[in-house]
Amino acid sequence: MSQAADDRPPDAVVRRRLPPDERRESILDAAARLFEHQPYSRVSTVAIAREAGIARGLLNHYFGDKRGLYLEVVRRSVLLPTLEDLPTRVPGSMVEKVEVAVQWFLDSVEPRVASYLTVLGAEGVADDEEVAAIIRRADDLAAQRVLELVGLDPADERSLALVRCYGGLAKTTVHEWARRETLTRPQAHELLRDVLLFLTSDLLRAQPRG
Amino acid sequence: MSQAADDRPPDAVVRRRLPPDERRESILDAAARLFEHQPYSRVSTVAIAREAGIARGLLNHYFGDKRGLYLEVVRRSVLLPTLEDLPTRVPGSMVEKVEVAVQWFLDSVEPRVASYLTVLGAEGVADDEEVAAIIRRADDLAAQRVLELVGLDPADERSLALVRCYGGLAKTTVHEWARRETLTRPQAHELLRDVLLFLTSDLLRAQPRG
DNA sequence: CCCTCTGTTGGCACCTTGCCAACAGAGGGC
DNA sequence: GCCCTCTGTTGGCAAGGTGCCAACAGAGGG
Repeated sequence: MSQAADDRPPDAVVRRRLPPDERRESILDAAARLFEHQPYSRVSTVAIAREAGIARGLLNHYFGDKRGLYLEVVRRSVLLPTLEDLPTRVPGSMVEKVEVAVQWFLDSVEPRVASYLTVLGAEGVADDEEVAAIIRRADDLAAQRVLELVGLDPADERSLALVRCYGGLAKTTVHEWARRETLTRPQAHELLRDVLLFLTSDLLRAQPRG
Repeated sequence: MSQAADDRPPDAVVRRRLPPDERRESILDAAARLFEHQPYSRVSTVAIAREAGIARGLLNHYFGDKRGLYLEVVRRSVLLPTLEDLPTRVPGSMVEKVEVAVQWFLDSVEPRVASYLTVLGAEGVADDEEVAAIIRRADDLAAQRVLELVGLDPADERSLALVRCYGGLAKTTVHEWARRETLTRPQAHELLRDVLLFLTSDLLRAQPRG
């Protein structure tokens, strides 16, 4: 055999022992990479294991079963691009606050359009209660943050509901802008700004002060 | 044997020969019923066959494979509640036209919230290109109809994109109203009406007349 | 240097799926 | 009315995917 390297076989990654957190992450990365391009049922655990460079059994060790891994990927994708550095309070008029919120949203989404869009864009008939719960929680959190930012009561149920509706608009708008490219960023920005402004001014009427 | 009926065994449905269209429909019904409550991978073809009262092999005969059947269910769910009897032209002011559109939308959705919501409810991370295409087509069609109704050019790309964004708002709003019940129908109505009005008036500025 | 801990592997058993040959209801020809 | 063909329908086989578990082996302490 014309083995070039003796301690590094051509493809076979030698068994390496990793700290659990690290291994876990690398598996999640690999899985996310595959789930991004194919529906759940088309992605086999064999493929994920190969992508991650490990034995298939290790998936079960870390995530229980395929679905557990999947849910974890969803959870990470939905929560990662989230609201960490959204300023909770901004001085200035409502117009300025809204401007900041929209600006922040588009900025934070832009670098990770790929993973963000796959989560919110793909839909099916399946009423997957667990996945729905994950997304619902993320949406709730986002709505709450927006209300805080614009200085309205983040506990008011009606306001939260309306802002979640707005979230639907925001998601679709990002889709049109970044995926379908039927809108420019300025156009998307304008739409989101105007509608949010309209919404908050409406809420202000019913909920005098924050 | 204490067989009560001789020509009607207790549970076993005797083999009945149905015209293809009819059989096809009955299978689709059964499948839709199951996909409504469980994610794709949890629904086995065995279960679908049982629900439809047929042999499993017949599924493949009619739909090729499980995924084919699934896509058909999605297609039907998305397109059925669609726009058949939306009046294409309504006399009166823009306010009245918009009012008609929203009214029609909520009315047509209300009886079939179950199947409608399951389709639009976010499913997961899977970037299922085929499913996405089905939904995209339905959204395009809806957007076009809305533009026609309010008397704007249904071929204008920018208008279409903006109205599709509005569609995202509409879907989420229906979700909040009918599923989560965080909004009353009047509240949902008001939101959709106001935003659509705002949007169309904005479009009118850029696109003088229809 | 050995021993233990635990990350990691490989294979077995079960389930699901697609396929195909055989079966049988329904209508036409004689 | 009987048989024959057409085709809707069935049941089982083989391949592939998934969960599980016992065995293996790197890493650090005694």
